[in-house]
Amino acid sequence: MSPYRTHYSKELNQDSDGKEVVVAGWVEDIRNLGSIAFIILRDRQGTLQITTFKKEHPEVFKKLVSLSRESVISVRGICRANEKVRNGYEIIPKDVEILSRAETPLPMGIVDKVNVEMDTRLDNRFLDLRREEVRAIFLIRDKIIDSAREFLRKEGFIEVHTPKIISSASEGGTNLFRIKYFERDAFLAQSPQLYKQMLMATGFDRVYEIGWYFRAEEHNTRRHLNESTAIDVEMAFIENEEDVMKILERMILHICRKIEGMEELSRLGIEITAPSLPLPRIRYDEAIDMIRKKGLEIEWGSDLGSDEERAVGDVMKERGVSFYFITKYPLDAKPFYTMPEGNLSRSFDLFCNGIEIASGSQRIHDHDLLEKRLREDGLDPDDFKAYLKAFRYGMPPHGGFGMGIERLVMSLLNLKNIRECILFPRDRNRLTP
RNA sequence: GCCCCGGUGGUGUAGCGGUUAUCAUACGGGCCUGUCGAGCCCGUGACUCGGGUUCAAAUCCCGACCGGGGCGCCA
Repeated sequence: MSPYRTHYSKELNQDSDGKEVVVAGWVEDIRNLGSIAFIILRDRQGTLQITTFKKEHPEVFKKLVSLSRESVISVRGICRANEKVRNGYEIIPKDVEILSRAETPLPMGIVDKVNVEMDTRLDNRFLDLRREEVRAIFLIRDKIIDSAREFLRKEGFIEVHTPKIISSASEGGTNLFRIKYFERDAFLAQSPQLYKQMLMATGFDRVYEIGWYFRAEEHNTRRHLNESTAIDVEMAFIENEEDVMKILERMILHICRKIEGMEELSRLGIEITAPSLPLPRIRYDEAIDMIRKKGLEIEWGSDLGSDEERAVGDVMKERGVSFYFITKYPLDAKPFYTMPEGNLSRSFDLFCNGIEIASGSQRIHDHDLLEKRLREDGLDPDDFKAYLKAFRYGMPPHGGFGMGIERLVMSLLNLKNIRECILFPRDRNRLTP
């Protein structure tokens, strides 16, 4: 037990009534009425009230009312039940220790009644995170990751970590960050794709990685980051992509069940209902029909743009569905390692409320076909030698998916900006903090 | 990469050729024994930078810098 605290704010109850307790935290507000003052103290659980009387403890009173907001203090005093206080208990202080005095004025208000812009919030993220509703996002995020891990372990997946410093363009498609690797150039990985596939040639059979994606795209939108996190899954000896989708949808269900009762959700005004399985599977062809019925023009074969994805999302929303798959994309719309099926592919994207949150497929496991597809995609097999080698000495049929963690958090919690979902976002302009 | 938009006290805003530059909140001081968005009184505090137009620029024009957003791409 910390010498600075015997109780958190929510731990005060009948047992503490009349007893001496020690509480600690940040001074959220001071309401000085002259002879009596109320100090609102915040800790990780919430807030509590310290009530001090000038007549009874003039020294303690003076010390408390002269504090600046957001200073850190530890207070020893008697806990007293009092109906007049919002959470039923107040502390009558005997001693106050000032652990850290906050400068004034604050760069942004924690509980002020003025709006603060995202940019100012991110510049002062440590202050922003003192707000309960902001912390709630990360408590839910923590639970999401914890549940995903719990599910995958139970399903026999092992957690792996693959390199983030790589030698060359791994999949094409996106721009990579170039870095110096001693005397050579290297890149930051856009995804663990090639490595998790190589692991399918080892006998691990089922792996997952919770890691980073780095993408050097100069996009500047509410749903893109240049550094994002993802849950990547790869599994061997599958019959087709349906086996992968089953794991993914069951993982989503498990996550929803684990978070649906969290009190942090109500703090955000969100309700989550676990979806029923199986999730709807909409073939690309059907999606095209839906989009055309909505009055948008789209050519068969092209990937779905934002408007098109939104159109499908709207139709599903009308049907009361938040999670759904779009499957069997045209081969040309998917990366080279995707298993062909005629001019289509054994691929799928998972959407939540109209936002793409995951993408996966059965992969090609035949070396020669893979090399052919690389070439057709305009890539040079020589750049992929180490990867291709894993396909020459026994590679089982396999598939997997990558799910963006920020995307999932954003769509589940109905947040308007993906930067809300990551502690210290990296975007086109932001490199600090 | 393409295209829109914006920069006014610590924070969030109003003003859009001539104002003592609006309001809120924060901050500093004062009054107040039950506050909980405490209240009341007083005070400090701002036009991103550089050119230009004009009798006069926060306001109009050009450029720079810094942001926000959309598209493409994707998680």
